[in-house]
Amino acid sequence: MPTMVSPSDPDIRLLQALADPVRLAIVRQLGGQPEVCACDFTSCCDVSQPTVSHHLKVLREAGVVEAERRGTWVFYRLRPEAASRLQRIASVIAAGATATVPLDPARSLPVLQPQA
Amino acid sequence: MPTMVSPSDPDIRLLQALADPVRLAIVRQLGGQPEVCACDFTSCCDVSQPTVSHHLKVLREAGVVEAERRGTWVFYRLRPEAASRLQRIASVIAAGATATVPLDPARSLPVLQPQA
DNA sequence: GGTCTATATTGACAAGCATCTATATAGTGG
DNA sequence: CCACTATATAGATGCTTGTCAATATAGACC
Repeated sequence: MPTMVSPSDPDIRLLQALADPVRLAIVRQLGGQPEVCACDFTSCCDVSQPTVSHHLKVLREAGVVEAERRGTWVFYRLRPEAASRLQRIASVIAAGATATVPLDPARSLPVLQPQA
Repeated sequence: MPTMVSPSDPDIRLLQALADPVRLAIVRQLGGQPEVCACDFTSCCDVSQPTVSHHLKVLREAGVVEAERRGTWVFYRLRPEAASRLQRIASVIAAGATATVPLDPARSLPVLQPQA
């Protein structure tokens, strides 16, 4: 029986980092390019520079992206671990959904009752 | 070049539904069982019944779970599409992260400059 | 050093969301 | 019908988070 999930749970951190329209747009742009300069996020994000910077910070701290400074420019790229971490969460869902598939058509089986 | 992501984007809906400690705890519990009665979510979620119900509604509307009423009881289970949807997002991240791997060790290659 | 561009940080504010109490709704049984 | 249990909904409230303007910091160049 799973216990309470803490707000600082790594999965929560990851999901919350991705669960914002601006940040998802950033991630999608990074998904199609090896890396992107911070200055080039203007077209995906119709928000101010400080807001972009703030979002990039959230993504960094959640382990979704990493940054590399080259002179005055800062380049961002996605971290492979973020993909595998999200994959693992998807697997949990798949496992539960898979377990229900046999029960779905077999409606004649005994119906589960709430635990006593 | 990706455009802005809308708050109603299906991926955002999915991620936001998962990005809450209580809801992730619910999903994790469902991940280990074929289905769970609404009345049995008490141990994973140290919140009131109406709050559990509210969270279950969010998950339903985001397409993460589906509900089935049997008499006075309501049973919930995970939807397979939620797993594949999350998988697809993970793939976007993996694609971007993979594209950066060759560049990582090849630091002697010409350095990307911000787009003009 | 000063000046400039790029980017991160700070602080205020508004909007959105999680939570609860109270209550409505759904379903069962007599 | 009534009484009961299970669960969803409504509304109020407090907290969190996204946003911006202002500013600090980082780096390059003279």
